[in-house]
Amino acid sequence: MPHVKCKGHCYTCPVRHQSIFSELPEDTLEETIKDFHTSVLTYESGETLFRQYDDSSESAFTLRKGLIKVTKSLPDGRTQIVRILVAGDLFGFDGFANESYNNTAIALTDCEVCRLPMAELAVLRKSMPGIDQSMVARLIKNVRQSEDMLLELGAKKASEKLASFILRLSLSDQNLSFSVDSLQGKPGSEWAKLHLSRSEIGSLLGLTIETVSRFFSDWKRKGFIQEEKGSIQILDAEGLKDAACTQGACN
Amino acid sequence: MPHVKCKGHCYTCPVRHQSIFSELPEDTLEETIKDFHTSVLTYESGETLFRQYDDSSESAFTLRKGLIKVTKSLPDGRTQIVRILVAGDLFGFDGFANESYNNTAIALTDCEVCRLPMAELAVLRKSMPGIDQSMVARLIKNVRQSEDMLLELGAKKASEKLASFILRLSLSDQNLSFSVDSLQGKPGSEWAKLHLSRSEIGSLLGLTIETVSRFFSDWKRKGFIQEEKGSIQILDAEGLKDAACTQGACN
DNA sequence: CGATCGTTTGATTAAAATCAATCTGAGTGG
DNA sequence: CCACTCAGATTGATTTTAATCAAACGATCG
Repeated sequence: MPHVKCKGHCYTCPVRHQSIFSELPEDTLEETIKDFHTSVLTYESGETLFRQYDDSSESAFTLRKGLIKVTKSLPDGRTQIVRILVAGDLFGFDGFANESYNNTAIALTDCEVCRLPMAELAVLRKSMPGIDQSMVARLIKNVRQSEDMLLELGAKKASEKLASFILRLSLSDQNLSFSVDSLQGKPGSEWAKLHLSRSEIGSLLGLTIETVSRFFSDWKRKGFIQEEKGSIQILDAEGLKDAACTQGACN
Repeated sequence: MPHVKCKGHCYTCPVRHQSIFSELPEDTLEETIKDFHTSVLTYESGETLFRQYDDSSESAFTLRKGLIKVTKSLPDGRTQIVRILVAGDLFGFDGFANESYNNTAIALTDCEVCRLPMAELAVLRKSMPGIDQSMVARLIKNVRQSEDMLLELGAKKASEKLASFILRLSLSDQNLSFSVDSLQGKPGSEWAKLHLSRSEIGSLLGLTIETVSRFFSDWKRKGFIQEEKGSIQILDAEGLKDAACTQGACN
């Protein structure tokens, strides 16, 4: 059950400058939304914010704190994680094109989100041109990320998927990290310690828990990686690449 | 080699009303772009419009006629088709966020595109608010489609991927079709007869030609589908689903 | 007619899923 | 504090799935 914390205020918003509203003059924005039905909601780790199909998409959300996984599932339960949301991300805006959510959002950590009715977001988009512009920028990044992921899922072998994944996380300035250096210090990141289970890693890469576990165990034995309290460190990136990837497949 | 046909004019554009410029008042648009460096280019089937990485993304394109596949590849040549473009689609706009193209665009049929320098599209976006709005709408649709595809690639078995694929095409009003009913009659669709080779279907679904061929042969023998001059018809959708899909996986 | 390209089909191998035990560690309650 | 439980994770054995290797087929083209 989400807990309503309060009505949201832009000037106190921790992720204001990472959101799609970042470019807008603060006073104008605050003035415009003063009669809007925004609210700040909190969810506990594991809670579902909305589900594909069965909810009608009447609200969009901005993530203030925490991490959220966005998934899609087949009727028999097989699930694919399609994206992981970090502070500042806008999500649940399917309502623009379709009445129901196209995916499911589940809190990976305790979360705080700002909810905004779709209709009111639509008004904002009309009245403040900058919003569409930042949405375009974000959506393009989104599309690019999805395309990259399609290549991961469609063209790579299990070991390559896994190696790319942990390498990407360990580098990543703009991406997620197990140890989340990239998020450290940024507003809204206090609760953002990413910890994915084997099952979630599998669900992200289209693999089973066993396959994930086997490769990780193997790489630990070989000294390429190490893991402590759920956080993976890469000890020998070159060795890992040599062992897991055909030339260039993991860069 | 692309052939420059002429400078583009919006009022003669066959896909004007399917493009991101559809909502704009015609005269204003034409007036605004009159000094722009638009040009209409033609490409033959098989030609590459741009390649991931090695081109700097200085132009965006609108597809006027024909079909284009957008792909991503690994260094060793393994290739994933990430999207198929139809008349009216805007593409190659990676320049907004990044200097180089994130993917490769290859003509599936003879094509006609309208090329617009990124810098000028940026001007348009600033001066005509509606453009960002239609871009948002399209990009959302794009994201949704990519998410769907991630589920296909990450969670489904070969037979399910293939069955979903041909079922989707055969229904599809808004999607692509082998026989392309959905496009028939729409402006710009004259050259839009989709014919994908086994290898391209494989590259779209993350399978090999042999696997594609085997399932299709099997389904022909069983009378679920038939194929004539490259166009697949579904004879028994229920039978196909029963044979190829776990409950609900192919709807 | 031979050459070529895409497809089909078969045989074999490799990869990953599945099935089945165990193991581990973090709570829980006696 | 010590069993006990439970959810993940690991490991092994086995099966299934799809890739790979290999050959042949069929249409099209110069």
